[in-house]
Amino acid sequence: MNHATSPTRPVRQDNRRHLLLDAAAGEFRARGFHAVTMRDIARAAGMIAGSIYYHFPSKEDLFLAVYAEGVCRISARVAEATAGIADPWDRLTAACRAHTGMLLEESDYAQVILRVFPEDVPGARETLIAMRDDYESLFRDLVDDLPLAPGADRSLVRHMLLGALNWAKFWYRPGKLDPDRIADEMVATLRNPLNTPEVHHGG
Amino acid sequence: MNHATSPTRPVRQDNRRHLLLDAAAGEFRARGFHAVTMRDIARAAGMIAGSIYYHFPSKEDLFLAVYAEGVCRISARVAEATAGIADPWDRLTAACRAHTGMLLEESDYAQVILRVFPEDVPGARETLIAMRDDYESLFRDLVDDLPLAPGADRSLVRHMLLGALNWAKFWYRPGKLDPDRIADEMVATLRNPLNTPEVHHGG
DNA sequence: TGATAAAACAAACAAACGTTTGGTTTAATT
DNA sequence: AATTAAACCAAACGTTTGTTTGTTTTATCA
Repeated sequence: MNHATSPTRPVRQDNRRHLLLDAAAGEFRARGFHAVTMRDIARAAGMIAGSIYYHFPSKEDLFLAVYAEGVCRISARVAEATAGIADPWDRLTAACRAHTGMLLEESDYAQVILRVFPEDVPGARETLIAMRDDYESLFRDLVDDLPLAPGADRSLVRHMLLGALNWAKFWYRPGKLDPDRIADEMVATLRNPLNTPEVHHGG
Repeated sequence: MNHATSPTRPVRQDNRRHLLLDAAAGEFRARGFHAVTMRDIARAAGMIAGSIYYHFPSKEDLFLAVYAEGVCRISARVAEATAGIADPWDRLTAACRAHTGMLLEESDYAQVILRVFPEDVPGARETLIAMRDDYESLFRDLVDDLPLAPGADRSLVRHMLLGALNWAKFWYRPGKLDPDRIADEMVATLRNPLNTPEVHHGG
């Protein structure tokens, strides 16, 4: 259990909770929720299975903590990437760069979001969905700010963009097209028509 | 084990192999590979866990059969949908309609392809990937036939389109935007620019 | 330094897992 | 009707699962 800091005695400095969370993120990212055992996680953290239960009351709670951290980190990264950028298309592009960077390379925590479906964790399904929706609302705002043709389905544009980016998980290979360029090209493809020569926009 | 038809005695007519496969497809589609037990599948098929092993030597082999059937069915459906259509954009649209229709509504078998990652089934990983790639090659041909601007990255266009369509699994709701319209809108969005009024193409 | 609680270990628990074994039913062939 | 093998059941196998229990270590503070 994650003991709350009592008034008399604080948490210890050599606490391995972070190490444990990192190990869990790595395992869940690599093999999903059900294929990973508590013993796998413990081994990756250099501990023993039972010790995990001092920090988390169950496997589902441990996973929930990893997922929450993933959503938190990618949200912060996207918010930071768009800060100070005024042009709507440039803002969206920056957000997509941060998004793909985290999901394809930078963060085990964020990649868990793509690897594990909320349905895989019945006891936390609604919470996980709410977190993911919360994150995606960042992109709702970004797409809403775009100067599109009247009547354009912005909801569909958002789903299309996020789907295209997220799916890169299945074909992205390090050393080839990097996350930044993937984001750039996807946004550009949405912005420009495919069947006429490309129009360059000011950057 | 799936006994080969011996020269002296054929398979029986009341064979429940198909029923078993259907049940497995339903279970795997709903809850993935690891969360589904042989007892779950057996119950859904009205039999007992051990009986499955008369038809399939292992859980992985059973899954492989389901996955293969899924790829086979969706491939056939896409091929049938594009047959007789000459215009490249119309051909692609028809293929995407068939694709989304199968993956969002029509076939448990096909939906297993989106629900289970090849990595979830270590013993069949390469085979599953090869099957999926084989299917996607249909779309490689379709995109290659499009009249695009010179220098367009057709590989990226294909990945973008399939990603956008496949991701609809996570936001599609029956009764709202139907699979056909999802396919239509996605292809149209790729074809037309978002930041100018839509241009209608002959159809 | 000795007391205290945080943190981790060691070992087991019941339940569930994929699979195996041996026997029974049943449809088809002769 | 007798025979044969396909098809399935019933029951258990050994292992692994998430979790619990009791004990030991260790950092911190009086």
